[in-house]
Amino acid sequence: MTKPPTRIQTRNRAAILSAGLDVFSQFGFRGATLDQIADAAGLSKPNLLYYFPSKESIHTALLERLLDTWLDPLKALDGTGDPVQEIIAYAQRKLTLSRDYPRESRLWANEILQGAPRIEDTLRTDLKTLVDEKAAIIKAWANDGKIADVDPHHLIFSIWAFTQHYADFDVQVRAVLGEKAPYDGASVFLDTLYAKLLQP
Amino acid sequence: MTKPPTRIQTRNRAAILSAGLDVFSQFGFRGATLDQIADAAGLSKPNLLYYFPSKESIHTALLERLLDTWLDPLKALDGTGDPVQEIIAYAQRKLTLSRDYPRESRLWANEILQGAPRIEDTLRTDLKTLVDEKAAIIKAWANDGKIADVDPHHLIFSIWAFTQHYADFDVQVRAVLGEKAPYDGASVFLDTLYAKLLQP
DNA sequence: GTCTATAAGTCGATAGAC
DNA sequence: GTCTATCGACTTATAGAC
Repeated sequence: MTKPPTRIQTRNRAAILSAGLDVFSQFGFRGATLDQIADAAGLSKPNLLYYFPSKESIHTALLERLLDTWLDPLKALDGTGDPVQEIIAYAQRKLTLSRDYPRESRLWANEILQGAPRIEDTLRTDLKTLVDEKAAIIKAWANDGKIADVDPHHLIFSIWAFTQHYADFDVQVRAVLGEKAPYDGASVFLDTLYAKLLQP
Repeated sequence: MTKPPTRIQTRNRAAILSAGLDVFSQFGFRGATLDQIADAAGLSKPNLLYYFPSKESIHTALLERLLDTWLDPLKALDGTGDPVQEIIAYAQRKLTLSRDYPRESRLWANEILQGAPRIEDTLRTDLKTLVDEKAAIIKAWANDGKIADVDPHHLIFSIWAFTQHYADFDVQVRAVLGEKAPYDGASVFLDTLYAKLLQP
C-alpha cells in the first residue's frame, strides 16, 4: 500500500516542481543546478533530494506533466466544427497558453533546442500521430473547398512558431516593442493572418 | 603594433569558433564546457585558453560575429522596391539563413531564452532602432494602400518566428514530417501566407 | 555535513616554426 | 636562437548525490 502524501509532502513537491520549472526553463537541463532549484524552492539540497532522487527525475516529472498541457489545444481541434473558426480558435488557445504558461513554453523550447534527448521518441510517436491525424482533417477541409489549399503540416508549424515566439523570445519582443503590450497586438494579427490565409 | 596572425592562429581560432558554435548552440552558455569545445576543436584545453582567455570570450566573439549576419536580411528591405515582393523576399532570405546557418539560429535562440543577459542592451538599441525604421516603411506602404494594413511589428515577429522555427525546432519538425524535407514546403507555404496576408 | 566528480582557469616546461 | 604554440599537472570552486 502506498501511503497518501502528507500536506508537507504535497507542498514541497509542488514547490520543487515550480522551482525546477523556473530554473530549467531558463538554463536548460545542463545549465540548471540543484543548488539554484533548492534555493528557489526554499529547501536545502538534501531535503530536495529526499523528494526527488535526482536532477533528472525533477526534469522528467516536469516534462511529463507538460506534455498533456501542450497537446490539449490541438486535440481539441474538431473536425465537425467550422473549419476557419476551428483553426483560428486553436491558434488563439495556443497564444493564450504562451501568455499564461511562458515557463512551460521555454522548458519545451530548451528541450527541443538541445536535440530533445528525453522526448524524441514521444515526438516521433504520440506527437506525429496527433499532428498527422489533425493534418488529415485540415486536408479534407481543403479538398472540400471549405478552406484554401495549404500544406496542413506547415500550417500547424506556423501556428506553433508564431504563438510560442511570444513566450520563448519574450525578452526580445519586449525590447523591440518598448512599452507596448505584446499579446493584444499578437492576437489581432493572428486573427487577420489566418482568416486571410484560409479564406477559400 | 599588433602583429598579423600566423596561419596556425587563423586556423585554430576558426576551429575554436566553429566548435564553440556547435557546443554553445546545443547546450547554452552554462551547459557548455571548455572540455567539449576543446575536444570538438581538436585542441587541449590549455591550448584553447591560449587563443581565448575565457569561456565567456569565445561566446562573446560568436555573438558579435552573429549579429551582423542576423540583421543583414532586414537591413536589405528596401523602401523603394515593390512592397509585397520586398517583404516576401525578406522572409525568404530569413528562411534560407535558417537552412544554411541552423547553429547560429540556435545560438541566438539559446541566448534569448536565457534572458539575453549578454545582448539585452543591443536588443533595446540597435535591434529596436532597425525594426522601428523598417516598421515605419511597412506602415507607410499600408497607408498608401499598397499592402494590407497589418501591425508591422507583429508582421516582422511572425517572419522571425516562422523562419527560425525550422532551425530552432529542427528535431521536432523532422520528427513530425518523417521523410519529407522541411524547407521546400516551408518556402512554398511562406510565399502563400504573406502573399494572401499582404494583398491590399 | 561529507564525498567524489567535474568545472574553469593557471603554471611551468617544452616542442616546433621561422 | 627566438618567439609561437602546446600540453600535463595543478588549483580552486562548484556540481550531484548520499
